[in-house]
Amino acid sequence: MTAGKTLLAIQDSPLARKLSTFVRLSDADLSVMSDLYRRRRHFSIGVDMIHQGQTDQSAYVVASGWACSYKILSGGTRQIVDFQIPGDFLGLRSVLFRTADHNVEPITPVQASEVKQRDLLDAFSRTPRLATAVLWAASRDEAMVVEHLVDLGRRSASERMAHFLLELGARLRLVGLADKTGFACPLSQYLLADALGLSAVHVNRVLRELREEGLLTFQKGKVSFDDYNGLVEFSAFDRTYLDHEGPLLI
Amino acid sequence: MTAGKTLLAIQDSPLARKLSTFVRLSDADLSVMSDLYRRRRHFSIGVDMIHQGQTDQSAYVVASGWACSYKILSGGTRQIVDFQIPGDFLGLRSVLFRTADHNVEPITPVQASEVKQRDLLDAFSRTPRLATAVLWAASRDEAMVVEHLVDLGRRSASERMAHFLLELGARLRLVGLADKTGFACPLSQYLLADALGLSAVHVNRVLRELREEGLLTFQKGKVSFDDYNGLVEFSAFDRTYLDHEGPLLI
DNA sequence: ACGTCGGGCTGATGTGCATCAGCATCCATC
DNA sequence: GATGGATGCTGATGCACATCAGCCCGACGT
Repeated sequence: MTAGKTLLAIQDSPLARKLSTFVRLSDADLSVMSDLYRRRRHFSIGVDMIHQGQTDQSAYVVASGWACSYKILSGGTRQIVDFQIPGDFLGLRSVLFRTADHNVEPITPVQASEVKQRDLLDAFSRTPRLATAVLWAASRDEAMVVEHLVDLGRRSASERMAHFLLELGARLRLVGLADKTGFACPLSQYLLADALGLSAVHVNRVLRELREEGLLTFQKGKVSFDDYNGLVEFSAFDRTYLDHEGPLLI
Repeated sequence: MTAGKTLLAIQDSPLARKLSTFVRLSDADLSVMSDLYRRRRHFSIGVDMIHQGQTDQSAYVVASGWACSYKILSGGTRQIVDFQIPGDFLGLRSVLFRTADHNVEPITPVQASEVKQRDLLDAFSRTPRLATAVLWAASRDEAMVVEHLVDLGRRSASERMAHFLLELGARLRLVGLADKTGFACPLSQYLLADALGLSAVHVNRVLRELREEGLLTFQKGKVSFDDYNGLVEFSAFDRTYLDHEGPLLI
């Protein structure tokens, strides 16, 4: 493969696609990014990618597949904090702390690039622009966690569900895995329950309600937005924290 | 004031105290930090420091007083995402995004240093060590938001309350505003309700329960941990994400 | 062909919390 | 001393969830 072709391939990666909505990336930035993609790893369903309490973890950039980060509670229940889709970082926090404070587990088979602390800091010093872009991506992740927190704190079960699936759809669109009509979704109702702080039984009922209201259909691994505008209004979804109307040219 | 005295003063600031638990700061780092402290501002109760939807906001470092960041929902309710105490950053996300995605409001009168986007990026390029420290602080904030999310998703009202007050106590200890027996706390039961996703009525009952169990007392603006170990066990509080047993020497 | 296991789905029952209503106390202000 | 607003506190009632129990279906293994 020639250098030119490599750049093209990188440019097409989910991460580059996502960062490009924020910063216009130069060829130099892209070539530094391609270094981060060297160590490709594969993870199977059920094998933790990151394990709570372990030290010296790496971070990863997801190339394909879905994962979820979660915390286990004493009662045996768990709370899923976020789902990671292609283009997302994962475990960024566990490289800054001595020990990982959460688990990450693949939901589907996952291809991801391992990023060691040293790689990351080196890349930052070589192109500060990339550093800013990554900081932006981390802030965006935090904004999503905050929105998720609001879901759990102050929204009803059906508002939560609608808001959550809309957000997921918007994230997937940024990396070309969804359109306004819906997206393919490998999440079971149990996973949704652990993410939304509900019981699996109630998730089922809420999905039925939303379907009967003609708002959205989630069946056979496919989410369909039957009434997108209705959903946005119902859940008071405001996507300004996800996209920023074209790249900022720092 | 001489340069030496200035450094001493900075070294004693809540922010420096907090960052020092992570990175050993050199005199150079401290002097760059002192530049960030130039623009001191005062905020009164009830006047927003940061307002959702507004553009070109600054970030702040709290010197004294308490603030809270929150989101307003369509129903008129609100969800408090986090409280800011001395030494905390505030609005870091709103300098990276075009528009602020949340509000920040003082709870007590607040003294804070304004940090413009340019100041921050300049400081980072001058001492990468400080940049890492700030990135660490931001990650720690995110870890707290995650823990808060778990509170709302999977813990009962009284576990939430206990966990939340323990965390607040641990944070305040890092900046010398609390000890193991308790701390002065300006939060009303309404504020606690908005933070914990409960009604003010229920907050009152939960506090009574905890008091009657002999676990903690919150009265007249003072939180007392009557049985610290009991509380830790009851709420499964794990503080590893807050302190890291001595500074890392990157 | 047979179990079995994960996932979706449903009804009956229980409960943790919200909501509503009202009272008491402490301030600040006139 | 009167007045009104913020805050703490309490009882009664209702509802949005959880929990328990069970059935159905398709994908798998032996």
